[in-house]
Amino acid sequence: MRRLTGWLFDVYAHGDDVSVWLIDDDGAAHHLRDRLRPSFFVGGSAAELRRVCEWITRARLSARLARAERYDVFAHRQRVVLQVQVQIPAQYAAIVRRVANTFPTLDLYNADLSPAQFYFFERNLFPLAYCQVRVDDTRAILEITTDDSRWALDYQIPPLRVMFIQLEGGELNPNHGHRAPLEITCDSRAYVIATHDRRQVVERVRDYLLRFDPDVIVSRWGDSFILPQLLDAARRYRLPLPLNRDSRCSPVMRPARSYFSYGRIIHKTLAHTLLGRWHIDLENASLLDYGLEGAIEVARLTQQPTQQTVRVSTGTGISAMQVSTAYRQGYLIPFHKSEPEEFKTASALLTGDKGGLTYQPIVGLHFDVAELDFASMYPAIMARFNISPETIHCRCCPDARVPEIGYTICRRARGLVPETLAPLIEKRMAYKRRLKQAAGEPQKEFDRRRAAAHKWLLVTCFGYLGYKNARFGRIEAHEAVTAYGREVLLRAKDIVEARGFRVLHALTDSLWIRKRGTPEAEYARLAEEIARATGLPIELEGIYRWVAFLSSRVNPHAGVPNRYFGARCDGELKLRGIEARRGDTPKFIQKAQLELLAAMTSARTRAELAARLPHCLEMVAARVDALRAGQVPLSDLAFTYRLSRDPQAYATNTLNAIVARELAGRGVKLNAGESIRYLITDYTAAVPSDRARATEFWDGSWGYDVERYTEMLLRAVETILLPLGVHAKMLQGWLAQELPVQPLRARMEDKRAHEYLGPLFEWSNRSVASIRSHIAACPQSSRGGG
DNA sequence: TCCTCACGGGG
DNA sequence: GTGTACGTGAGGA
Repeated sequence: MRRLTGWLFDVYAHGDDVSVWLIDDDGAAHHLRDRLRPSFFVGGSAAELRRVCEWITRARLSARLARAERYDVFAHRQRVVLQVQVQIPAQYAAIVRRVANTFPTLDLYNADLSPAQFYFFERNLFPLAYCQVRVDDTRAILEITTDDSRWALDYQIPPLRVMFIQLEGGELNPNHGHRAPLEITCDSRAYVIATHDRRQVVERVRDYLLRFDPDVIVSRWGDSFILPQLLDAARRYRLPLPLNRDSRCSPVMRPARSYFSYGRIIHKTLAHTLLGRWHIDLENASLLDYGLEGAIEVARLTQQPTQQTVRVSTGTGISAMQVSTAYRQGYLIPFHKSEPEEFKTASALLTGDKGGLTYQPIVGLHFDVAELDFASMYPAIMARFNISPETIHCRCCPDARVPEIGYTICRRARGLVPETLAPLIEKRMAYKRRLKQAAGEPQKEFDRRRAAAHKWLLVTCFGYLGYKNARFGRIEAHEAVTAYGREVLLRAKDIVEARGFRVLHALTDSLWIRKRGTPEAEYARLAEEIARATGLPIELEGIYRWVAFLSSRVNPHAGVPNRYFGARCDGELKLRGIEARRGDTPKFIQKAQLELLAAMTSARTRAELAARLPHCLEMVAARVDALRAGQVPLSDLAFTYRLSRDPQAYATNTLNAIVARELAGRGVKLNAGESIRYLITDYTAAVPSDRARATEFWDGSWGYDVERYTEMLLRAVETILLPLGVHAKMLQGWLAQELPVQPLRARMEDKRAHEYLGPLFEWSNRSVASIRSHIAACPQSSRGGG
C-alpha cells in the first residue's frame, strides 16, 4: 500500500476498469486504475420492466438488475425504475444501445454519460482536482479523495510539460495546401524536422516524445493533419509512435462533423485525442480567448475531461453541469435529444419573436454619458425568479406569474437550472470583484481568463433553455426569461427618467443616460435604487467622455441599435458593430480604426474632437502610404470568412465563392463551416480566379490590390469620422496624391499560440532562428514536410 | 432594386 | 455531444 498526492489528469474506461492518471507535485505521471460500476435506469410499466429483466438475463449481459425509485423532475414525482448496473464500464454504451434498440418505447435515464463523468460523480471529483490517493501494489486505487473544490477561487495547476507541434508557417492550413517542415518546440527550444522521408519524420517525433514525455501536446492542425499523417506513416512503416502515454491503446479518433450553431454552420475537423496525455489543437479548439487556463477552469466546473472540453461547445459544458446537479440530487437524467432540424411555422415565428428590448438610439455624438448594465442579466433572472424547465407552469403556485405571458413559476422548490447557475454567477462575481482590486500579474490574467470562461457558460445557459434538443430545455422557460428581461429594463428606464435623466439608448440589459453635471456618486445611488426595485444587480459600466451612436447606412436618419463607439473616462474604448469588431475585417483596417479612436479618446468636447482631425487625417495618409509602399504585413491584409455552404453551392460569384472554388479546384476538400483566408490581388480582374488568392497559395509574385484596400480603408475611416462630419469623398480629395507602388515582401505574424498558452506555460520560439539557417539548405517541394 | 452572404451578442 | 431570431451592410445580378 502506498500514498500519493497529485492532480487528477485523465480518466477513461479500459478493460474491466477505468484508467486514472495522476500528476504529482514533481510533475511525474502515475497510471492507476479504479473500479467503476455505472448504472442506467429504465422506466416503464411493471410488466415492461419485467420483460427487460428477462431479456438482459437471457442475453447474458454483464449487468446487475435492481428495482429502484428515482425522482422525475418533469413529472414532479418519484418513479419506479429498473436499475441496470453495468459491471464493465467499457461496455456501458453498448449495453445501453442494445436495450434501447430492443425496447424502443421505454424511457432510458442516465444513459448517455461518459465513463469519466460517472467516475467524477461517483467519487465526487473533477478534472485537475488535487487528490489524496491510496493504492495497492497493483496500482489499484483503494481510496481517492480531495479537499479541492470546483468553487475554489484559487487553486494550483500541475507543473505541466507542454510540447508544441506545428508545420512551419503556423496558421497556414495544411489541409488547404500549405506544406512545410514539422517544427517541435519543448523546453523553450525548437526542433525542425527537415526531411521528406516520412519514416525519418516518425522516428524523430518518436525520439522527441520519449525524450520530453510531454503532458500536453499543443498543436496547430494536429487533429486534422499532423497526427493523421504521422499515424499513417507509422502504420505503413510499422514504427512505434508513442503519442499516447497509455501504450495499450491507440489515440481516439473522432470523425469530422458539421453542425448548426449560433445561426451558422460550424465545422469541426477530424479529432485525435490521446490517453494519459492531452492533445489540444489550437485550430480545432473553441473559444481561444480564455486560453488554456480558461479551458482548465471549464473542465473543472463542467466535469468533462480537458481534451473534450476544448473540442465541444460551452452549451455542452453547461448541459454537463446540469447533469452533474441532477446526478447529485438523484434525479433521473433524460437523454440528450438529437431530433433533426424542423422548419417553424409562420405563427410560431410570430409568437416566438420576442427577444430583448431594443431602442433606436439618438444618432450622433453625445458627451458625459453614463452606461448602466445589468450584470449577466439572463442568468441572474433565471436564478432570481427560479426559471427552469420543471418550475414553469407549476400547479402549486398559481399566484406567481411571469409578466406579459402569465405563466406560473414554482416558488416552493428550487429549479435545477437555478441550482446549477447560482454558484457559477457567484464565482464569476468574485473574480470580477478581485479584478477591480489592485493585484499583480499573472494573478490578474488568471482571473480574467477564468471570468471570461464563466461568461461563456452563463451566456449559453440561456440559449440552452430554449434549445429543442437540450436535456433540461423548455421553450416557455426561455420566453419567461426574456419577458422578465423586458419588464426589468422598462422598470429601470422609468426610474432613470423619474430622476431627470434623458435615455439616449437602451438595449436588452443596458441603458445609456445623460443629465448635465451628474456626479459619479449619483450613478451609484441610481444603480442601487434600480437593483432594489428589480431584484437584479446593475452596475455602472462606465461614464463616457463621448459616445457616437451611428445611423443606418441605408437610412441616414435612423439610428441602429448595435453600431456605436465611445471613449470612457478611464480611457477604455467601447466598440460595437463597427468594422474593428468584426472577424471578417482585415487587421490592417482594424488597426487603422483603433488608431483613430485612440487619438480621439482623451477629447472631452466637440471642439476638442475636431481639433484632432488634422492628426487623424495624417494617420490615414500614413496608412495609405504604407499600403502603396507594400509595407503592410501580409497577415494584416488577409480576409477570413467562414463558408456557409460547400464551394459549388454558391449562387453568386463573391470573392468567397471564387476563392473557395479555386481551392477546391486545387484538390482541397472544403466543408461548410470551414474558414478560408485570402488576399485581394486584383479586384477588377476579368478572370475571377485572378481577383483574390488564398493565403496558402500566395507567393511573392502576386501583389495585392492597393486601390481596393485603400477604398475599404477609407470606408472604415468614414465610419469613425462621419459623426464629425467627414465623408469618404472628402478623404479621397485629401489623399489624391500619387505614390509609386512597390513589390511586396511580407511575412505571416504568429502570436496566437503564445497567447493561448498564456502566462502559465512559458515556451518560446527563440531558438528557431538558429535552426532556420540549417533548413535553408533543404529543398522544399509542395509535397514535403508533415 | 432585389437577392445573396456573413457577421454580431456577451465581457 | 448542435442556443434562436433578427438586423445590418456589402456586393453581385
